[in-house]
Amino acid sequence: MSQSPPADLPDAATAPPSAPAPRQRRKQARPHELLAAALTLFGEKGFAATRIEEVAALAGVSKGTLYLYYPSKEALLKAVIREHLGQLLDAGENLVATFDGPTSQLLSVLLHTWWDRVGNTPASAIHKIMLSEARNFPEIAAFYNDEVTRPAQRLLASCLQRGIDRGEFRALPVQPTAMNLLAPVIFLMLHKHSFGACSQSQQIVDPAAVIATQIDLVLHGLLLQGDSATTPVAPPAS
Amino acid sequence: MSQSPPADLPDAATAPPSAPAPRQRRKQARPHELLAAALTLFGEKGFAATRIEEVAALAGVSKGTLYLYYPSKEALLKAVIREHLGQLLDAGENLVATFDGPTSQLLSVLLHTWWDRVGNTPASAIHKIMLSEARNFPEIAAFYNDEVTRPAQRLLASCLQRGIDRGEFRALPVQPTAMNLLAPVIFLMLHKHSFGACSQSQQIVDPAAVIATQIDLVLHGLLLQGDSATTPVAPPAS
Amino acid sequence: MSQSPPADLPDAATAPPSAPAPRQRRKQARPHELLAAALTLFGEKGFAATRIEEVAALAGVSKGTLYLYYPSKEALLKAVIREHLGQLLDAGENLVATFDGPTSQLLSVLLHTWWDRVGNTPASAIHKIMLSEARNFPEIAAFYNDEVTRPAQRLLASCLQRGIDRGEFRALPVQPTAMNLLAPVIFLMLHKHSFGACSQSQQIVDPAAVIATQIDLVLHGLLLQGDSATTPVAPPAS
Amino acid sequence: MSQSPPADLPDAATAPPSAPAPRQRRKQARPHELLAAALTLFGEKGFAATRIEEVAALAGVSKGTLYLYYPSKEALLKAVIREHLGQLLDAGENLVATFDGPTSQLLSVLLHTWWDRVGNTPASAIHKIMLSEARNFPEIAAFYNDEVTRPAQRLLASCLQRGIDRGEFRALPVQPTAMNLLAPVIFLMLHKHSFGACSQSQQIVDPAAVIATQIDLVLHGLLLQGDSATTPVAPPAS
DNA sequence: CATGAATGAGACTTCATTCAT
DNA sequence: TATGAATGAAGTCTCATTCAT
Repeated sequence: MSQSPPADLPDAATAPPSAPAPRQRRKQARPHELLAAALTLFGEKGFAATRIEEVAALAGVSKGTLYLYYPSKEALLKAVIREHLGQLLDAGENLVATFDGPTSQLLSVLLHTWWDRVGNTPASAIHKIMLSEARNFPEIAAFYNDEVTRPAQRLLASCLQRGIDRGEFRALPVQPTAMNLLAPVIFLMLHKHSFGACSQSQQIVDPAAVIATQIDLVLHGLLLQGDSATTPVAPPAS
Repeated sequence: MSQSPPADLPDAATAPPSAPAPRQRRKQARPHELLAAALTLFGEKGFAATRIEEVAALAGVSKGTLYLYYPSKEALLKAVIREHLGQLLDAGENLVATFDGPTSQLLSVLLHTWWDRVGNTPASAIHKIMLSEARNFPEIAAFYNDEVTRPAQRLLASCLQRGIDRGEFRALPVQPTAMNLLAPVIFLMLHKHSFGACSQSQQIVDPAAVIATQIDLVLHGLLLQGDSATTPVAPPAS
Repeated sequence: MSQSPPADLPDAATAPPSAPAPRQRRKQARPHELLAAALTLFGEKGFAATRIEEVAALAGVSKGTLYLYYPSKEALLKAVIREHLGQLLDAGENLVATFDGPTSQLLSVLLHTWWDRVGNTPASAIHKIMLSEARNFPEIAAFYNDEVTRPAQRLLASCLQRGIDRGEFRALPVQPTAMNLLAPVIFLMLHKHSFGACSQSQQIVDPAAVIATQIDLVLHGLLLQGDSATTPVAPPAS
Repeated sequence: MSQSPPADLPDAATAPPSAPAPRQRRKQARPHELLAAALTLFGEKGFAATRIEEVAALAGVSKGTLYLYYPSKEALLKAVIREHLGQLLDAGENLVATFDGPTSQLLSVLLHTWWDRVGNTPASAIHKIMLSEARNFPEIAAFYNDEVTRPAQRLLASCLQRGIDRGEFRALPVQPTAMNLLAPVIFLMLHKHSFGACSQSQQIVDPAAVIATQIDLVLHGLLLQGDSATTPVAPPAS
């Protein structure tokens, strides 16, 4: 898809003379094209099973060219992750800070926005890659924890706290609750790049429905109103 | 070294048939030992990054011996998955059928039991392996869908339907809701074999707390009782 | 030459049963065969210009087999050098200690022996290899200095000192004189593996003649007897 | 960056022809700068282990520019050798022809001069390069033999013959004796570019002392005057 | 049954060489 | 001229698989 062949050279020619020559433009664009190709393939086949040459070919260059930009396969992986780290959270960062309505609505907007801007995007492959390779690249895993996981949890936790502070939410423990909010969202992302990509399972998971249901579910719960006598529920003796 | 001649076979023959001689027992146990070793390593390092020789070594045999039992690395992977497929669900299969109390409690018992018997078990690595390799081995993915994903969804869906039918639960759409129930449970399993195995992130996720909170959350929701005016929540225009 | 094909299997079959099986015998012989092949090719084409596969082929095995014995090309080089280090000196080590005749004769025997046992042997390629690669592998160079160069110098120096002490030789400075004795010997070795291997230059250098002349030269000098008035000779002002 | 337009060419044109403009001078100097850089690096790391780009960088130009002057790496090597071939001998060529004193002194002046003008010079790396690459590039080796080795031998041989003819020297065979005179000189050169460049071995070899001792040694020999009874020395039976 | 030596296809990486600018 | 981005052949090294013992 992003093979953008030499066909764009004419376009370049119409650019004002102060614009860089096509060769220059390519040089600038190369890293992103390579990272996009790598993201796609690492997400599809996994890091180990992806050949450098495939990445290069998908980016429309030769093997050697890739090495002009990234000194090793591992460096390429790191660059892919670094490139997309911000995007996983940027969308929601200041939404929480500026939002003014009821927290339930904030939560809803947050999750839907996230799916639109991230989950439904190639960047969503990052989580699958991380999951598969975390143990092979502990530094990257730590990096990811610091830059993505923890901030995401903090974002959701602050949102929950807001609801509790404003008297909208019950005072559930925010950390585990945040995890429960995050989990379906991550699940969708992972599913999209694994089973979801295998044709026959599309009907099993419908992202929009899952998210919409999640909002309803976590806000109102399963139980009918007034049926508060059901619990407490204790874990079974193992 | 293994020059112990066939002379010990007669000895073995004198042993009672219910307690096979060590050599026999070994021969019988080999496949399971190999599959256990493969499960561990495939889960830790991924399929492609695991060497056949490592699997053999972890099972205490030589490379050649592994090939006496499984004709290829891919066959080994398939055997690993097949070996553990049942275990992922067996625990809960007839619990639903025989359970007699309130559905909220059934749900709780189901999830806790599952974590005790599966999530907290080496078999939990299966899901990580599947996730990473689904697209590389579509037949395996289909197999997994048929044998695990769909039954699991059916199980949870039937449980939800039971609650609705009995007037305990609100009539949420069962498929997406089932997904939302499943997601945190899968999330915990995956986390355990990826980030969770990288030392510093243990505090971030506490499986027991997450599950307990999930039960509470999905049963009662976040909203304070009577605060039913908050919704409806519509997804934002993207 | 050392390709020793499977033709030696029959020979192995005639060996007493306590002898290792052919496969075992090969396993034991492999390292030496590989080192011999490597010595030959490194000497011929240089380290960098020799391909691992060529070494393996010359030893009669495949690329992969070489890596069962030596983990890298550099390790192979080090092993080659280590394998032949002793041989460069062993010949003369105790000759000096036990020799009983005039020192001039000791010197003569020493140099001729050395050429027979080392200079005229594949091991002589070691010095060419070292010379070419010393700066690329400083540890190896230091190793070589410690194990070969210094001992050789010490051997010659002690021989010279013996002559001086016994009143046979003039009291020339032993270190530089030792170098002058060593130089033609090393020169012959190097020549043999470089220009000497290029057909047309065989007549230029005749090892036996060079060594014989060297003995005569360093013992009696060029000057006619009684012509001691010629010197002193001062270096020219540069 | 190099956008300085052709406008400066007229400026260059106004410069006196004996002092070419910087650009012109540069253009003329390029080949020599490139050859000097190549000599240095080929001598340091060997031909195969030196990258074209390193040579270009050391000469202060880009890879592409080097190819404007030399069509291939091999051509560069040949040019390096050709460039320095004369220098190895020029110094002594007519010294022999014009020298008027005793031959012992001529010999001394010859060797010391040679060390000052060649051995102690970057050109000395040539011999190391040739030694390493002779067998990979037979034509170059032949070239070297014709242009350097044989003339050098002829030079020394004629010098020896002069001494014999004038009744100064004993009538040793001139060819092998010439080799023995040459060997320490070559040894010093080679050492300087291999082991000598590895820090700890500087004390082992002191060029000036080696040469001074050589003169003394080859002129007077080791034996005390009158000790002519020592020989004949026969090579040992191998 | 079990072993582990041997193989060779295939992956990563380097670098001499080309060529559009 | 000069540049340096791009190429792809070639080299090092890995590892799934085979097979003689």
